[in-house]
Formats: sequence, structure tokens, C-alpha cells
Amino acid sequence: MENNLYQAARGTTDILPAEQPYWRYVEKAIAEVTGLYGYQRIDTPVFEDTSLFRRSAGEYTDIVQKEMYTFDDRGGNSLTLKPEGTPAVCRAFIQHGMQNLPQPVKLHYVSPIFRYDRPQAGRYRQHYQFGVEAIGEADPALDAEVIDLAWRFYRTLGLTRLALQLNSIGCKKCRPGYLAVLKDYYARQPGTLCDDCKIRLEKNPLRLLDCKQATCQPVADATPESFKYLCPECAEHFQKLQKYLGRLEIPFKLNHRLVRGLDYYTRTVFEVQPELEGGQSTIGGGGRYDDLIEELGGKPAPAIGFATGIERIILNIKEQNISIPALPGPQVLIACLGEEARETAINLAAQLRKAGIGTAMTTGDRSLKAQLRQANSLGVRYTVIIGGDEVKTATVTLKDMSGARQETVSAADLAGRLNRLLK
RNA sequence: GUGGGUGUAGCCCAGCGGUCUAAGGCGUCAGGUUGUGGCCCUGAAGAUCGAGGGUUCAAAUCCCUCCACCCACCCCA
Repeated sequence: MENNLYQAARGTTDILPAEQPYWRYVEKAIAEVTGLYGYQRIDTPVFEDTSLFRRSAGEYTDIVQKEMYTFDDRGGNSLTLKPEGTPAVCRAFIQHGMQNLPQPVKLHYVSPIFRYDRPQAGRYRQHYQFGVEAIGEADPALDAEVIDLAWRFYRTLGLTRLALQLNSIGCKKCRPGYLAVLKDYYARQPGTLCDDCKIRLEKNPLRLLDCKQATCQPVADATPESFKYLCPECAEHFQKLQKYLGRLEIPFKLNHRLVRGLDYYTRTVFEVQPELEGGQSTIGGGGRYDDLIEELGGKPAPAIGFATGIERIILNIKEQNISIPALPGPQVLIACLGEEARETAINLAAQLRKAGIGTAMTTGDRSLKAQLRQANSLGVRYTVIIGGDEVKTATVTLKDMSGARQETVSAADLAGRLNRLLK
């Protein structure tokens, strides 16, 4: 970093004015959908005790092993910038006694997320996620609701050609049985496993299914399917969920290799990706975490959540050429010539704004031509021109920027006149 | 963390050892007579050629290191 020019830290980015329409568009869809389903907003701090994330995600997950932004504060506490949203929401749920609220508690958040990862298009060290959590209910109808919410959200944005993948990885009771089957299956494979998988086999066998190494593909593809080893309760839960999704006409593909990168998931796991893309194209995902609240010290409360990356959504909005509404700018520009006119302009700008009319005013000593060029590039509908003549007669020249029309209006009537014209 | 590619004004990009005191387009600013925009015309500002070091008589052009971005992997959002 010999460069004396500062630049945004690696993997971080500025969201410039030109990008803001996309963000506002997404934020609007978030407000709309969460309102429709009754998921209230919660905001949690950007950092939490490191142990919160270690305990929830799992010691052998990539997030904990290599992606956390962890630091000691001046008091010697180990803190970590949120690498995902769910544990923070669970902590808040427990801390504020939300188990005493009517269950399930339905929350949503929009939050920066930090992961020390190698950046790429659509992958940042600081990015934003929109997520929902529904805590305190095990009914598969709630799983269906969360997936439906996610699906509706994408449709509200206008995104198409998305694929929903679904799996069930069982619960505390039945997963050990499945893992035994899995281990047994892998133990019988000729020694062709990649180095990572050898470790996974010991530490976190479920993740064997997640391996992307070419050499492991045939082995992983042919693994016994987790949803065939579910206990009766989990099997029923999964069956009902699929039935409900059918009712909701949400297409999904069963993917027995979908396991997600966090250890706390139970039963339902799902992911949404664009149909065509490969690579790091997942735009959203989630699942059930029936044991997490209890593991974090709360009274047992089953729950399900979903989170989606806003940058990746915007990437897809652009790829799919979805048109985004422009952000409103000022409707009127006041141009003036000379010091006296300037004083009048300042008064009039204040009056117009008070009347609720978005008003910009030119500054500096510029020619009328330059001021009108500015009006044009701002895209205002009207320009108010004040020069020596107007000052003398207490009037103003009101120019309609869509044509060549202009009229003389008394300064006192300007706000009223504009309000009528802009209606 | 691994492998590969790229890096020239705010943006897009030409140039790929001497003719570069770096070209063009977009954008910005100013003008095209006296107070009128969008089109057009003219002009100006704006680049230590990502940074640092090296090779050479000579480097934007070759080499090394670093930084950043992109792609693939890992993993995820």
C-alpha cells in the first residue's frame, strides 16, 4: 500500500448515487413483502461476542474457521463483526424474553454482513443481507410460509428463472443414524476422496455432500439420500412441507446434496439460485434451526429463517434487464441573474420548499444559458428565471422545460401556480 | 487460502521499447454577441500511463515486488 491515494478496503464498495435506485427498489420490496406477511423489523448491532457466532455456526464451518472479522476491544472482549444474521436475532430473542410474546415471533432484518473471503463479482467482504426469522413454532406450515415469502419477494422484484432447491437433513434424533450410513458409505469407497473430504469424514460428515471437487462428484452424487433416513416425525414434516409448497404452486427440486454451510440447521434446508448460473450464484437460502435457541441459552424454541444477499439480487436485476424507477429529484430550478435576483431566489426557494415543491437553486455567477443547461440535466419540469426585470416588477418568468412555453407570474403567486401545474 | 487474467484522465478505451511534450469518445466547464436548455459547432480543464523498484542510451510499452479488480477453485449471500 505505497499508494498515497486511499481506496475502499479490499472487498468493500461504495454504493454511489447512480446505484441507489436499485437499493431503494429492493428496500421497497422488502417493506412490502414483510408487511404482507407480518414480519417486524429488528436491527441488531454490527458486532457481537465472538462466542455467539462460534457456538451457533459450528467450529468446523468455513465461517468460523477462516471468515470472521474478530478483534479485541479495549476492555479485552473478543468481538466479531456479524458474519450472518441469525445468531444475533436469536440472541435478541432470548435477551428480550420474546418467548413471552405470542408465538411464533416473526422478525426481519436488513444488515451489513462481514466475511473475510476472496472478493469476486457478487461477493464482498462487507455485503448486505435481508433476512427473516420465524421463531417458536415447528409446524411445517411455517416453513412453507417462509419459503413462500422468499419466493414472493423475488417475484415482487421481477426476478424470474430462479430455482428453489430443497432438502431435509433430519433432527438430533435421526441425523446420527443417517450420518452413520453416510460414513459407512464413504468408508466403502475406494480411496479416491480429496483431502478436504478426508477431514470432513472425521469432523463434519454432512459436509461431504457439499464437496465440489470433480473427483468426489460421482461418490457424492450416489450417496444415500438423507430424506430417506428421516425419523417418522421428520419425514412427516418434510412430506407436509412439500404438500404445502405444492398448494402454493412453488416449484422446487429435491437436492439430497444440499446441506448448507452452518451446523445449526435441522430438518428443512433450501437455497435459491438463478437457473442458468454456476459458481457463487446463490442469491438466498435458509432452513430450520430447531435447537439453536436452546443451545444459546434460551428456552427451547423451534425456528426457521431465510436470508438473501442484496448485492447479488441487484446483480440479477441488472442481468435480467428489469427496469427500475428513477428516484425523484427536484421539480423546479430557480435561476437568477445578479445579486438582487439572488436574494429573491433564496426567498422563493424557501417558499416553494415550504409548499412541498422540490426546488433546486443555481449557485455561482453563471450565464443564464449555463443555468438552463443545468436545469436540463437535472430534469426539472419548470425553471423559474429571475433577472433585473423580474425584480423590478416583483414577478418571475416561469419556463416549462418540456417545450418553449413560458409565462410571467407574480412572485407572490408562484407557489400556488406551481402546485397547480405540478399536480 | 490456491491458480489464471487485467490495471492508461470521473467513465469507456487507442497506443505495447524511441516519432507519447499519451490519441479518441462520453461526461464536466466555458463560448457560439445584448437574459433562455435539450441537437449542433468551437474551445478549455482533466493522466505522476495502479504503486514501488529494476533492465536499457531510451519504458505506458520488458522484468520483479506490492495493491486493487475480474475469472476459476474453496465457500457462500
